[in-house]
Amino acid sequence: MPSPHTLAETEEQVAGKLGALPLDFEAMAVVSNLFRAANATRNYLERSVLAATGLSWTAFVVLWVTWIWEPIETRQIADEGGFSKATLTGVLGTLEVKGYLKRERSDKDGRLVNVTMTPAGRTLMSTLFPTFNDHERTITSSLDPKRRSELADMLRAITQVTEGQR
Amino acid sequence: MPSPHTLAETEEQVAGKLGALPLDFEAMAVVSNLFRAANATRNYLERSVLAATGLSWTAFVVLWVTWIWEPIETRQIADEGGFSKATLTGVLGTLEVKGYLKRERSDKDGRLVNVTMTPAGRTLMSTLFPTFNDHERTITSSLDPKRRSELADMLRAITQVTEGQR
DNA sequence: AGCGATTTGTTCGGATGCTAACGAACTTCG
DNA sequence: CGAAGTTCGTTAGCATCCGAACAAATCGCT
Repeated sequence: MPSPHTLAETEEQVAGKLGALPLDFEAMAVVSNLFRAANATRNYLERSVLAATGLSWTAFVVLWVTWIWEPIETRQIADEGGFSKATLTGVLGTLEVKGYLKRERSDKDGRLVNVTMTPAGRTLMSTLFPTFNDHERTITSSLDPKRRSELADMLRAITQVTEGQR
Repeated sequence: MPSPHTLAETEEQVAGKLGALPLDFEAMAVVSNLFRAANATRNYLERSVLAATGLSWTAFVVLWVTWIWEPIETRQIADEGGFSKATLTGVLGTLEVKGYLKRERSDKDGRLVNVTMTPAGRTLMSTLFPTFNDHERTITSSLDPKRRSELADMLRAITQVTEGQR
């Protein structure tokens, strides 16, 4: 996502458009860079890790959550992953056909569906996730450990504000 | 995007899955929280600001970039906004029909299309953007000014690493 | 000048993800 | 019990966005 204009140039232009209006440029920069970083990171991970596996981003998240917490109910997967249950239905179908996980109706509650990994799914994740994490490390490599932890904290704070007001 | 499990619980589970493998949990936390924060922020802004206008997120970005830099070539809009030119074609069509901007073939280069705002488009943005910025301020309100600026810097650093390696 | 290579915006087909509506299963409470 | 309400996963319909292929325009090289 290349950007021909620097932030300073953009601010100058905005100031020209809105005159003396009291805008918060710092907040603007945070939000703008948040999306830029998230998109760039997702594209990077999709190309460097996921492309070879044929997994979509969401499919990988589903696989990851299931791998960590199995056996797990589908509604929990949707919660952890942050997408709708309708989306999950489709992705679970795909992953089941590919043989990475399987669904089973719950004995205790006929509405629920429990999801578990297949051996093939576990094999895949046990090699795929370390690779993934290695690239995550690369992504944050320009920040020293202290700043890395601060960054995670601040992102959590933003999530809390925006998720709280729903 | 509620998450029933804390990061610490997740780390514990992952450690159980991968044993003594040297994983970088800090990097994992940064990436995970990056997506969570970006999604939550986008949802928040779509509901609190954009829903009333009937604009999609992408449409708003296109409008904003055009507003700031008009007259502007379409390829520049795609660059600044970070989406494909195929996506841009459709969004530009919608915004042109709604009367917020207009396209004109370039005199100098017959392949290029220049985009300018209509008066209606400028009127919209001159009230919409201050509202938008006000919510951006809310989003970052839990961070003091110094940390806000550090956050923007760190996000920029991440973008640079991930965009550079394409 | 002329012809192949490149660039640009558009079109097309496909993938993805969401909301709303639904049926099935469970819970609540009279 | 049993009827009303709730919760769950699925389905259907819709909007969004992208990559690949394409036509038109321009550029570059001889």
